[in-house]
Amino acid sequence: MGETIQSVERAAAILRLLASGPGRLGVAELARALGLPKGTLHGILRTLVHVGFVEQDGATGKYRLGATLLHLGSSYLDVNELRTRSINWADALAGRSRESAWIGTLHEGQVLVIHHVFRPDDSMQTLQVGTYLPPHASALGKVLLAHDPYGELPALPLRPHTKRTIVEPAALEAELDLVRTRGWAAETEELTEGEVAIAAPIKDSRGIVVGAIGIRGALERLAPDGPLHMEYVSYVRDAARAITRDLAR
Amino acid sequence: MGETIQSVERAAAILRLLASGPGRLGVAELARALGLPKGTLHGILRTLVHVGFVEQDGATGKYRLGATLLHLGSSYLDVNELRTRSINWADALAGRSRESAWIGTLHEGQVLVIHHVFRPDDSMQTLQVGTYLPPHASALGKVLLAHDPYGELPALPLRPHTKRTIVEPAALEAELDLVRTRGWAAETEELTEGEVAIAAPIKDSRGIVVGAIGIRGALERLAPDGPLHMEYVSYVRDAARAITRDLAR
DNA sequence: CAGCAGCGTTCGATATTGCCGAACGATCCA
DNA sequence: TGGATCGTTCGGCAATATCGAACGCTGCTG
Repeated sequence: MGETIQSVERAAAILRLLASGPGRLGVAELARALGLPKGTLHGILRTLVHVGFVEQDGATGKYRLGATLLHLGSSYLDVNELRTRSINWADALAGRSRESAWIGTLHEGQVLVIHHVFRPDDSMQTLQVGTYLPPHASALGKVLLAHDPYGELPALPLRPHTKRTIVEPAALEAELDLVRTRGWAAETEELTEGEVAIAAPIKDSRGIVVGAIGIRGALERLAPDGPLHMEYVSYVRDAARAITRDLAR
Repeated sequence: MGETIQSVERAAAILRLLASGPGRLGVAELARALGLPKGTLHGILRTLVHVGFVEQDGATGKYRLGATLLHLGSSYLDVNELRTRSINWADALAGRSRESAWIGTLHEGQVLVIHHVFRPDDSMQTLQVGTYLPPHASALGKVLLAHDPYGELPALPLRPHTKRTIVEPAALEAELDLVRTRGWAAETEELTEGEVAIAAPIKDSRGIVVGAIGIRGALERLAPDGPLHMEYVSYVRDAARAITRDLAR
């Protein structure tokens, strides 16, 4: 990797900082966080405001993310080939399983949700597109980790979300082995109490895993008598295979 | 407005260009579009790739938007106060009217959709958050234009979407007068054949219109016998008033 | 199969560009 | 009312990003 432009990199760091914490941040706070002079930051912020990436609160003078970013983010969804090619299959998967369907990709060591179909006949759910899921505590994440050529696993912080979250590196490694051999992943109450998820890998034309598709729903529906009902696994694997076939063309 | 940083502004221009057209763009295309040397653009692009705002196609070497932007865009939704405060009311509006509910803001002369609740019991709809609606051909847009202090109206291109779209500036001005006096806007088949929309203004604590909320649905449901059924107008106006009251606190 | 035109990328000289730190007024809190 | 902190301004300095030409490479085309 060659040289990069200082001011652009700093602008990106500001945007990431504004995105990480909720609410607004002031020039002084940003200056302390990045270790830069206030004046320098002010100049970058002025430019970011000018292009609409950042907005300034009229009263307090503090800064927050701008509306242009929302539009850029949704434009990314149109450009993302994996998503555009798999939307119809995700709809079908949600319809057949009567559960919410999800598509994710590995991005910066986390699972980025790039598509989300609500569970049929159940609105009042919040859309999760653009949010991150923990890779070690989600079915999508297990699939992606299991086939990740770069092996981001060792650097992962295995934060517990419920008492069933896998926090032992060895245990996770064994789980990923299982995912690799049988071709799909499950997650039972490892992220949220009472919720279960299933996922399978999506491959591109070269056979490399570029994403994962799965469903998520209540324990009592997907595994009412203990073990997962295998029909749901079939739905997910069928959808994954269909998309993989689609991408090969 | 004071001086702005050249490279950051150029980086933003690149992102906007990548977002406007679908698919990928090459260094040479961008250089021609922006009137800059190839070498300069390459440096900025290298930086944008490094921060994840842009991705490069391995085979062709062309550039497209990156996944980080999706996350930044969804972070904007969390930060946006208007949206977080009105989500519950939009859900209620969709439930009561049994139609899809929408919230929008004026941004760069267009209507930016910042929230969208699907019509109950009807999945298989594509989410429109982050997309733009034409202000002169949408109920949300009419509300926002009618109360826009900056008067972006004269600069608007009144592009026709159906044969009923308002394209005469004078006619639009009269329509906006109507919106102002009666406090809500309607749009009947001016954007899409067979679809009708209603919207009302959301005001902040100072009484300034900061957004609009409305519903959109099939003509045969919202106006089966010609004129709009006024119960739908009541639903929308109630929701708008409730959010306005909420923002005042 | 050769030629060419276009692509993305590299590189070093140039001076333009953006960085810095101190100083300013406004605001908030004690 | 005092002090501390905020966002903002400004000018000098040099680090910094820009520029244009040159380099391989790919993929057309004659």
